[in-house]
Amino acid sequence: MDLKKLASTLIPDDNLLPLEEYEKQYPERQLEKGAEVTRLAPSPTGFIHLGNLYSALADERIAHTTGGIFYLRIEDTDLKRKVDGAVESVIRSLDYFGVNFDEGAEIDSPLNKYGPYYQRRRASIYRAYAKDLIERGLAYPCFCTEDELNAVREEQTANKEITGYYGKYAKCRNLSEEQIYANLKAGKPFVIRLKSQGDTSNKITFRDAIKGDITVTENDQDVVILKSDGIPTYHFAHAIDDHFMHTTLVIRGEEWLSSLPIHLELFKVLGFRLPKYGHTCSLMKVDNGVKRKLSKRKDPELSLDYYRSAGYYPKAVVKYLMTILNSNFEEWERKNPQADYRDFKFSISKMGKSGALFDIDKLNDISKAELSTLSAEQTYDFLNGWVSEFGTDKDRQHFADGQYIIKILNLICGIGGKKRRKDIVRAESGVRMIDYFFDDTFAPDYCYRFDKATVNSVIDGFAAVYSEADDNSAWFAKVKQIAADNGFAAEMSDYKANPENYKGSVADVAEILRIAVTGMPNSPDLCTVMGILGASRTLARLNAGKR
RNA sequence: GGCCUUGUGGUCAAGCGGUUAAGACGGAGCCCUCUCAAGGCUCAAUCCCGGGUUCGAUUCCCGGCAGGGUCACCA
Repeated sequence: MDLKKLASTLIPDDNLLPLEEYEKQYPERQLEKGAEVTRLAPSPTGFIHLGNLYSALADERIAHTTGGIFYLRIEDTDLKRKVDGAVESVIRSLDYFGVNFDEGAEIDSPLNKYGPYYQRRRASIYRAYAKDLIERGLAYPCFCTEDELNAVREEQTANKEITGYYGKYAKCRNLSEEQIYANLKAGKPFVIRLKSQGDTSNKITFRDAIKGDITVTENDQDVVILKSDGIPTYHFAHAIDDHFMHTTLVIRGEEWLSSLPIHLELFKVLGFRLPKYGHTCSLMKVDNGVKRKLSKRKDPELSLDYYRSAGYYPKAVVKYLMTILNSNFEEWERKNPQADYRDFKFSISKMGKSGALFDIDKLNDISKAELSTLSAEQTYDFLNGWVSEFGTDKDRQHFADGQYIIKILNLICGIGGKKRRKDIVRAESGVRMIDYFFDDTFAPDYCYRFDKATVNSVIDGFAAVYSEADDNSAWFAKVKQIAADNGFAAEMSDYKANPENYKGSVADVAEILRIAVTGMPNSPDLCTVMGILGASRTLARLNAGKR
């Protein structure tokens, strides 16, 4: 068979360059020894999720701790799934979490010398290489229809055989020249398949940068490399792009592990040097007692917008991801509490081999700790940013008075006190936490644990002596006095020694006052709360709090 | 089902032939304390099972079992 003729009949494009030209066009990158080139290669199917961030963070850290390059490539070979604005969304979302690209699609950089970074715009390179494979007898046209393929699959399934297009099932593999041209003449659509040279009885030991040694068999599937629309499949585009973009380390989800044999064969057949691979484990969750991969459809916590709208501090999400990405990160952080997480020596060998369950408690803890490192002003800026995007109109009115909010935050955060408080987990809960400082969102729950007469007597007694000028100890002395006046123990030690002698302790008295003023049995330092509210509002609330 | 892969407390996990089997989150308790939070201290809780190899296995080998992934003209 005249393969040259076949190739140019199948792929008649006359704008294709000789293969060496592509090599010249994308020369080796000039980087330091040990520098890794990594990439994020999403398909523009919608919004980026936590799993993408997880993987992107690993890519970004590895590239940037080795003096390498982290680039963005868009795998838009499946136009059915394309969503407008997805690329911008990927960049914006990652940027919000502090993950930035050096090069790639929609990235403004002088480094953009390996583009185009959209696969659809690279069609000629793929076609040139597919053409070459046909000429070399390593690829062939396949005219099988979807129905035929399905029928074969059913037959294979019924016979408990391996499904796919291989061996005797590869009907078009040995089509005669006449048959091929007859099909072409009849206008039958075709795909280009790899003529696999592999044999599944041959085992290959492969070293994965994350998973370690894994054993796979050679590929024997005649996979599609060019779809009927002339656009490559993922496998083919991956081999060509990562070769010409000079990716040194491919980090991708472990769902790709099973198609690794295909990639191994493709790199071999194309004569490309194989990059290193690191297959990451996926983030899991327990659902109805079953452990499963976090799903884009079912799990809102997978969406990055979820973290934004809930008001998680972006750096906290990143640090949480770092703790599951590199198990020694937490330890390092405790030793270097002031250091930026970027100073941590990220190591791909420390990445876990099995899927981690997503742990919201852990995230909350990290978020709380992270927020507690901010000043009141920084906290205000963060909360205010959330409020302007996700808050209510009332929130926005409240936050317009920055000085007042900062006064509250100083209290909530315990700034200036002996111990820094860690009350705020995320912006949303933080904003709700201070609602009681505003009359229009003050929603008291008068859950007193004492009878009406006692409550009123305590409140009246305190209201009569309250002075805004009192410092904490003077204030507390008055509370103790009210306690004594109403049959409560003024000293905790007295109460503990003889609880039966008292109605309760000074703590119970403070609770009554706290409920009246804040509407809740728990709050930060009551004396300071009253100070922030001011005398007139404090007195008004005390009065309103009587039963 | 075939193939690949994983298996240390509830969760994330150190460990890499001999350890009282780290640490963190979560849980319980105590202290502190006007409550809560924070902080300090303490406690409970783990090597999937069965065979080997070995003086000795959480660690090495084999076999089960359980979990995960994957079997497209999707990526």
